[in-house]
Amino acid sequence: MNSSHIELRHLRLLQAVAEAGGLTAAAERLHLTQSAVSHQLKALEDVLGLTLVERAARPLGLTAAGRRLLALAQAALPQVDAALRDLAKLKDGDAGELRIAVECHTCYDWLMPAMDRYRDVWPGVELDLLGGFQADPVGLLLDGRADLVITSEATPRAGIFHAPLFGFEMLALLPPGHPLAIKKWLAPADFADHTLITYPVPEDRLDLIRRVLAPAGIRPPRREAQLTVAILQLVASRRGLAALPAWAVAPYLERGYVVARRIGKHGLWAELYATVREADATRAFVADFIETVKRDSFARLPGIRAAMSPS
Amino acid sequence: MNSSHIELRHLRLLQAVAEAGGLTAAAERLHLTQSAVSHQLKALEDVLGLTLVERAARPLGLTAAGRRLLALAQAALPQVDAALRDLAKLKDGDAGELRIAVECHTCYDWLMPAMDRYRDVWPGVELDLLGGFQADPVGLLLDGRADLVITSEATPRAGIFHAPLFGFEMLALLPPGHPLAIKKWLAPADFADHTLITYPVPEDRLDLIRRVLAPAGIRPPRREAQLTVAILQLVASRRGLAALPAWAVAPYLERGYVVARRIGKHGLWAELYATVREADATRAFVADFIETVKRDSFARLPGIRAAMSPS
DNA sequence: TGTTTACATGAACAGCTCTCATATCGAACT
DNA sequence: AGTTCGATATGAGAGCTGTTCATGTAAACA
Repeated sequence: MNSSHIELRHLRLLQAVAEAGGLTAAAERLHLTQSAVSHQLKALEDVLGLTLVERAARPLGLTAAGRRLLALAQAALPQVDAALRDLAKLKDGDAGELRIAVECHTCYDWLMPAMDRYRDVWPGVELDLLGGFQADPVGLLLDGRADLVITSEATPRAGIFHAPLFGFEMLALLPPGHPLAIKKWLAPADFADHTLITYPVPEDRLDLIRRVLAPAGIRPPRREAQLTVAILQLVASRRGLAALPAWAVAPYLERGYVVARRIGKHGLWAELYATVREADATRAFVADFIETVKRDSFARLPGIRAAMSPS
Repeated sequence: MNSSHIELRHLRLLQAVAEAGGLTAAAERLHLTQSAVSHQLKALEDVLGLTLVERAARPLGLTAAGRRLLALAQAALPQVDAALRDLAKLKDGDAGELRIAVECHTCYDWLMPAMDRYRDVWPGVELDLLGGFQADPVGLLLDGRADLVITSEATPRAGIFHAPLFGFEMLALLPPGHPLAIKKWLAPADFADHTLITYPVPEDRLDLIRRVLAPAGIRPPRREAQLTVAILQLVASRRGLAALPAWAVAPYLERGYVVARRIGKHGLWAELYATVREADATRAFVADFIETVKRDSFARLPGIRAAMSPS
């Protein structure tokens, strides 16, 4: 039979296309070119003699055959991943310690659920979350006081490995009905006359200031707040503007509590990294933590995209 | 992650190795060379960083890692096959008619169980088994009185496609304690002084006579019996010798009812084919019947080997 | 109507998997 | 021990497949 030129690669492809809602987006996740995805999907459709994807609609729709094959993918791929995890445990052992430090305030949103999932699968790994804001999180790694830190920069450093997690968009937040809301996106100058509400961190840790406003010579007054909800409250009550990751504000946008606009025509994009000691990067329980975070984030967070660099 | 260079190909490989009990035998089933299997298995072990197969023992044993991966294969591959079957139904429809004629007497042993399995999966296909011994089974195909016949020869004929099923060994049967039983294998001359007990078919349909005894100029007396058990009974009661497929006599050998010996040093091997009209060969419900027979036979019948020709 | 965004396509390159030929290994036999 | 036989390993080369790059095309948006 089976004309089985079907491979797991094809199932992963179809799953990515279905989840990402388009070939281009799927290509990004798979770290392939759009061309490769198109070719490969066509090849798959050819060997099956069936159309799998309705190219017309956007987001792309699957045909009946596509849905059947996707069902297979969703059934089979988790089994494969589970088996590979078991093999990794056989190879490297199933126990370890993972002390995690987090640089970014909003990261707890996705980190906690990902940790819960991870715990189910690696019960032998001791998970610890280091509290408080860390001035030099990478230092913690070298000191041996942490094993993995979530950072927003990948500054090369000896003995340190930065595993890209995903890219996300920072959105400018305005109170509903604000005059700037008529624009599709905000230029640096638009921030000039407003207070900027931020977490209490140095300016060089704020992408909006460092990468957008400072280069344009704009220095709006700042006001600090500890909690995400507090920032949102201040914006909603017209005390100023803020910039937060798209995923963190999605629930508030739905309720119309604030409105969001792009920063710059193409948006202000940032990346997150899981930073570990080089020696740990290949250890199964560490590598799988990073994978778990990625999988979980893509499934849960709206509007994130694959990281640029090698995974 | 997943260092996933793992593909279904690898799972099929491991499954074949485990079932066949050796790389060489697995290669035969997969229609690959022994070299390819060895290379591929090594490549798989290398990417995983684990040994999967204990090469020392015979039949080959699996390591813990190998067993885990085999478990994955056994869970995932049937799902894949089921999905491909569903896709085939989507493409070609799930209904049809399959009137089957059988040339060989012992074939019912494996054909009936295979048909039962097939029926579960293709409930829309009308299965019929044509009774009686057929003089010219391929004629039935061309007449349109049958859709698939099981034959032991693949004589090329226009509009006819022979799908190889498997190869099997014909064993010579002796009563326990027979003088010839001291030999490891029987030469043509050994048959000279004994009655040969066969099914009631022309001589040119009996592989033992056509391919072994006739070329050696040996023409032993024959005695015919309709049923396999009758043949065995006659052998056991020292009325003569017989030659039957290894799978058909395995249960009697276990009980010591008769003993079996190879015919010639390397044994007398024959092949079976599923013969269909060329036009039907690509139809999903026909192709999958052939696949089902093969899968089922390899799982059930002892001592059969993969067919030689393309599948 | 120009612009943008997304998918398709063809050519060329790179890497992979197969086969062929041959080496190595181990067990059984003498 | 030496020989033989069956089975696995290994190296080199051939062919195929998947990927990228560079473009082409089509639909949606402004």
